[in-house]
Amino acid sequence: MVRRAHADEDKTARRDGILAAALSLFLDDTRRLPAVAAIAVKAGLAKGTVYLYFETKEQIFAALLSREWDALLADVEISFTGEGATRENTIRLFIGRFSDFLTSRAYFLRLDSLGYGLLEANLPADEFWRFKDAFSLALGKAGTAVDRALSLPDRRGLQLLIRSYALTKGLWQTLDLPDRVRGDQRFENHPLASVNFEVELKAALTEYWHGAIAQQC
Amino acid sequence: MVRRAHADEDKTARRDGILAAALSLFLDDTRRLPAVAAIAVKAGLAKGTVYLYFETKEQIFAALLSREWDALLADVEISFTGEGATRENTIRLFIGRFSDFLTSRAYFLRLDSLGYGLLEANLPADEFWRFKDAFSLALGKAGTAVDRALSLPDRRGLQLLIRSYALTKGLWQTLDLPDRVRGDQRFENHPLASVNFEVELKAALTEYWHGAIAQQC
Amino acid sequence: MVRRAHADEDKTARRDGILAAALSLFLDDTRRLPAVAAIAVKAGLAKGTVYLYFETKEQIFAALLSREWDALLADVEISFTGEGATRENTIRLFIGRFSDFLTSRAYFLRLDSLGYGLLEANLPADEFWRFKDAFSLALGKAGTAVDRALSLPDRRGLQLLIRSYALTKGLWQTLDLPDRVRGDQRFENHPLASVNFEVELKAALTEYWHGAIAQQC
Amino acid sequence: MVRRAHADEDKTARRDGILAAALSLFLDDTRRLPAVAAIAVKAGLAKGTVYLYFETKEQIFAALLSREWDALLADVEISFTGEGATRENTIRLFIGRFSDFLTSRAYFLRLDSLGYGLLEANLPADEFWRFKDAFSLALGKAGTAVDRALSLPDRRGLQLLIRSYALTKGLWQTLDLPDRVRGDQRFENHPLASVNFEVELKAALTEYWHGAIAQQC
DNA sequence: CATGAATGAGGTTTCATTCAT
DNA sequence: TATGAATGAAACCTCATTCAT
Repeated sequence: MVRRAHADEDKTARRDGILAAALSLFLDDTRRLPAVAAIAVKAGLAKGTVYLYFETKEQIFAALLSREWDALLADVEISFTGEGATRENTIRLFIGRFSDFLTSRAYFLRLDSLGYGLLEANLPADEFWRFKDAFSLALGKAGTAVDRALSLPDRRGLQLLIRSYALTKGLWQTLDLPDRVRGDQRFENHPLASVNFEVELKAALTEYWHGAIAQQC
Repeated sequence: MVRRAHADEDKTARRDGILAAALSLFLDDTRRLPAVAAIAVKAGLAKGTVYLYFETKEQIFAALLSREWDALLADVEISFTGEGATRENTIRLFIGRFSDFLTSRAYFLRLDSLGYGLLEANLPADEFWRFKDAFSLALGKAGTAVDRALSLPDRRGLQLLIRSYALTKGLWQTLDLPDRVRGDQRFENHPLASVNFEVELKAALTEYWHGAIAQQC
Repeated sequence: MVRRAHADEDKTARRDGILAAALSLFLDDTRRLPAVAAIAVKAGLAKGTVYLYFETKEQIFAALLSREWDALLADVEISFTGEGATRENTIRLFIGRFSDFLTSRAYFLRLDSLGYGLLEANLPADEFWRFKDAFSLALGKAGTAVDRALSLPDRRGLQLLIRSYALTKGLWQTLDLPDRVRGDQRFENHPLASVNFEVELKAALTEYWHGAIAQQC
Repeated sequence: MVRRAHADEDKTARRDGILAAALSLFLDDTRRLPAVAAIAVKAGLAKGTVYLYFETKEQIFAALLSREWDALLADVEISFTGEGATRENTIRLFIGRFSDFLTSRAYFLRLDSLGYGLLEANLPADEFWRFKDAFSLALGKAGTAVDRALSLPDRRGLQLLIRSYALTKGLWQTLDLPDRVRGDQRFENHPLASVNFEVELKAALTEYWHGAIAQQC
């Protein structure tokens, strides 16, 4: 029998435990959301208990995603809030932090990639919009920080961020091949065989921002 | 009972009928792959018959995707095979054709986006590699055409194409919101509300190639 | 935290509060018993508290039913305790009061109809027999009153009451169609469309007693 | 592996097998509908196979009920189609056949009693109305036969049948106590202890028809 | 070749009841 | 007494795939 979580902090801990269990199982197989039963077992709880903390399975992953988006965008904002750096250095800093963040939390991209056909599908409408709204807010804030740091016209920073993330996500999906594939001998001749995500991401983002900012001049 | 397909051309026709049915149903709801039963009915066949032509459901969609990839890359190759154009015009031509192709066959991006978590999943290994190999070949060929047209170092064209497609796919996934979302009043304030995919795609690609090619100099 | 009920009268009040909440929720949807959680909320208590007053959910509804049966049978007894009326008038009085009582407390019939598959099910044995015994007692008393009022042989009144109630309950179940059905256009042609419960009940009871008493002669 | 039912008659047989299994399990515990899994096992089939023959679980029981209603009402019609009998004899014949039918197929009353809160709940609307319509038709036909046989005004036969059935159903529910109760020692003093359904039903119906027809005069 | 009946694993959610606090 | 967190059984239905006909 599990210790009962009465205090708010205990509840938060329990919730976090469920999130951690869900994430861990998701990473074992990123092509589908794990079963609630499996999440419960992993979290050391009964199935019903999970439903005390989340209304649906999708809500668990939406919470995970939301948390990561907030962290990512906060991190982006930091990149663009430093004082006295040149435009070029600011961008270089951003690309570095952005790549590091995503490389160190690769599950985020996997989750987001799956989320495309997922949140929309089974998330209760209200929860969906709460999720969207939190995202919009953070995205808008980060965009504004970009505008200010680089003296860009209104909403241009937002555009740059959206395109950067699109590029990132697309690269990830192209390069995140399953181990079964990467390990296969037949993969050696494939054009993607020698490409590393982090290196590729930095290079591609650098190119993109180079073109995007140059055009401003 | 359907007329039996003995001759090879009859078999090909039947196979194509299944593909057409599958595609048509997929377009009705691009969030999930249609059921085999539905495909069979739409194709005017029995469920079992579908399995005479494809080993798994995923194979049907891999075949569709493969067909489209070939067409897309062939089209790309054409963009880069014209004679006597300036580098800038060639790139402009490419971006135009590329955007047009994808905008006119939007299902390709939807299918490919789903494919990410799909081909890896249930495709028999042999079929998977046949698919991958065909893709590599066409991609390599197109990349070479880019190298030649723009006088780029070996494999640089390949890189540019991969990154361009990553950007494209990422943008698509970001902007392809379900009608239920786009129609919702709460969407009006969202940063993505006013963004059009085709416009966005052209602008982003232009920026990217601008930066990528400028760096070459 | 609710004020604790130590005194007996406080406990009775709390118990009554639970009964009231249960009844109110049952009336919202008479096709199923409300959830204990809902009853608790409605009563302003925690789920666990409900179980301090009732052993099972069914017990709550058995208590409600028991209360109503007592009231009904007491009312029946009154109909048959008036002095100096003719046999015919006494019966007419009974039918009138009986119909009025049941029409004004329609939930009783609904509850009793559900009860059929309910009391048998999850009621603890002791509680079940307490319930049955109270019922037998009241029924026996009412039956005796009928015997006396109409000068009938022993236990004949009991029989008449049982049959009358059977007729009542059967009619109720036949005529208590859900709004969704009554509102449906397809219902217009149905033989039951134009039948009103109260009218039907009085007519049917009148016919039955007419036949039953006439045969006595 | 079960022999596959391709011919129509084989399919009907399979369907009947499912119905028989469902009924048999229902009789084991008449307070709830058996699980589909259990029905499948009993029928010697896989769960999925049951769903090839019925869309929902409720549909199985609706089919069962529908079949019985048709049989009952057809039987009623026969009672009232004989030639040259006196009114009294006709009624006596009806009551006898009606009681015999229901006594010999007691599960019908149990099923119908449960159906009250059942068909309405989970039966798909279309199926529900198909069921209702078949019932209305048969009921109307039987009612007309009564009118003709007894020279009653239009729709009076229908009324008599509805009331007779209401009485029957109510009696059944009052008297169909679970074995656990009938077997209990504490039941001996109960007013219902000595009542037999069949005897009671005949007596009550006789009284009712006596009163109902006498009033016509 | 074509059919379509049969399979059965797989996953979500509800809710009465218990019991630690 | 009161609470409400935790439990876990229970049940429906879908659908990719197989294989007897």
